[in-house]
Amino acid sequence: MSSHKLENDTGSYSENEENKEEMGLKNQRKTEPEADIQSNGRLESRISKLTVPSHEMRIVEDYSNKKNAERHSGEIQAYAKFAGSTWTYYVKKIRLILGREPANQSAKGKEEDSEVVDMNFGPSKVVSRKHAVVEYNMQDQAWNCTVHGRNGVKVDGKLYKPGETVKLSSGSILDVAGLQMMFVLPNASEQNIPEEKAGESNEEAEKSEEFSATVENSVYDNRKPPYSYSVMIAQAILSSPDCMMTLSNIYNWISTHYPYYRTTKSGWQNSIRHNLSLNKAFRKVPRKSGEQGKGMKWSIEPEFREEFIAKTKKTPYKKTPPPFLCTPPFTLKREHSDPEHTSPPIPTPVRNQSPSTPKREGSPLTEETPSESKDREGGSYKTPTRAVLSDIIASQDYSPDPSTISQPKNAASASPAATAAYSTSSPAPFWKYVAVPNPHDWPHVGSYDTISPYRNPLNNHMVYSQMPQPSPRKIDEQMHDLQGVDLANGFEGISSWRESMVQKLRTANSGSSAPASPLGASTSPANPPRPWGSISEPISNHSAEVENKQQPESSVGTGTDNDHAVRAILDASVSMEKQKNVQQTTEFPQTGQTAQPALGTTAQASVEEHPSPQRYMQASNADVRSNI
DNA sequence: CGATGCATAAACACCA
DNA sequence: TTGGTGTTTATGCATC
Ligand SMILES: [Mg+2]
Repeated sequence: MSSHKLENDTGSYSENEENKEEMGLKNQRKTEPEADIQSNGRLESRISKLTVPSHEMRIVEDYSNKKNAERHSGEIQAYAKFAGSTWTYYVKKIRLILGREPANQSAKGKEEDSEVVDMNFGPSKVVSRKHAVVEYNMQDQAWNCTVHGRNGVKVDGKLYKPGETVKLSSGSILDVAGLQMMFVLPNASEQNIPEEKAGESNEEAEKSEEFSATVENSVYDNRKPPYSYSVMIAQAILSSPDCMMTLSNIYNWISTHYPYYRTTKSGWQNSIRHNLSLNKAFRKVPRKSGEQGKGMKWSIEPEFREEFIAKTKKTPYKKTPPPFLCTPPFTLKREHSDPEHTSPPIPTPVRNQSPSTPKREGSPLTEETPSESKDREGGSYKTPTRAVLSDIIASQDYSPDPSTISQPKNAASASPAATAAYSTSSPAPFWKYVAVPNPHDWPHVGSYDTISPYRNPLNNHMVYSQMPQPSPRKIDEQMHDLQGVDLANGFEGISSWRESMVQKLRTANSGSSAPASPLGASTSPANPPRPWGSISEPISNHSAEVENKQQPESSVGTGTDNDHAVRAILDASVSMEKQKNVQQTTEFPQTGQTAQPALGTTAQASVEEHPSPQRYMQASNADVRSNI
């Protein structure tokens, strides 16, 4: 049954246009981006090419143009702005601190000692807490940047070390830990902005390794990335110093690094969640006590780490697969996590993970497909053929690599070739100067316009920045808000308690036996059926179950076929038991109730045998989908 | 052809 | 009531 809601929000069902116009502009690359792209493109064009390091950078996410557009409409009053490829920070104070916000800036803290960070370039430690100070000098009537951070700051290609001060002019390009941004004053106009300096810019960034800063793969490439969701999720998580990331930040990371997801409907986020839940490689861990924010943090099971990294490396991308920041897997793992207990959450008796690796047959995330692949449509990567405007813009790093690219399919979803519609991809907001009376020596205040009819924000709909104009102050507040303090402070309730219990169990369990088989998955078929009947004892019961689910299998099985047989049931932990009380807590069922398989779903026989079918990354029982 | 992988769409459950 | 999070099911397509 189940009366699917079917249509409803599908309002925009229109897409079907397909216009399969084969348009033959196959090889266009290098062409100067059409002028039509943006009326005042030049500046924007430059801004859109500023680099973004692959590691997480709060400011990029917190002040993404998208969020800015949602935050305020119309114009924004500010002294200046720092424009990055996909983000913009408006300067509303005459002195601000660029740095890394302390990890635990929870509510308790307190402002005594250190000053508040205005522009948060963390969490990577490459950036000092107080990396630099940008302030307006009344005397000189100019903005200056004084460096404090050990790694310095680059301004227009020149590296400034701690203690040095450099004057900022409109158009100056700063580089903090690989993140480039252009300082722009309100009265600036394109004419005032110096043309791109020769040497500097991209190549510059490339060679500067003082920062791990690798130039990210085109920020202006709107093609569908050649990575599967799981791989992108892993990249995001691994880009974080502590190897953990919230759902929300995963979204941000992905859309920041793969522009395709900035102009696509929200379905992908659903997919991300879906993937996090089903893929065994991802596991949620509670936030550190005191840490505010929503949801759990997601981490990667150590056994899968290498796989993901490998996956990322062998990609069609010509250059720069993102470096993984979160380092030594285990070390890091240890430190974070676990709120009240000192027990490391991630048990994993360490598998030596010899580089020998993987094998595991066609298992884990296979992604590259050698096949000749016909050219995909919808412009996912590859398709040197049918390029679209966005491709032109992106063109630059195409991988000439032979066919190899391919990339799964897109299936039905008729990915609307995005054509023109997408080309706009929303670069930095376009702004205009609006003089404002200004007394004394204070810097001038100008108005910036956020993007007008902003593309499509997160979810489907389009956003027209109109709405009543918030008062300047108001805006300011909002910005600060964003910065970190979320009034709805933390709470952590039972969830975390449960979580920790679970962790403990896991630890214990794995410690005792847990085969190290990397994806292997042991599992004993003998797993107790445990229908959704009543589940008597919650935990204890489970622990037992869990415990007995394993079965050596030691290293690599290679046994392909065997492999299949083996993977399966396992994981008892999951209980299908709909999520009564489980939900945000964890996979352990707990108490009563049982749930009945939802809806019609024609019986899928075996179901009752094991918890949930359809699991990714190894494990997962035989395919249950008996196509009707 | 069947088992797998991966992408999508959806229905739901929870919770602040 | 609602939006952000998480879990699960169900399907379709492609590949091995
Ligand atoms: Mg998972």
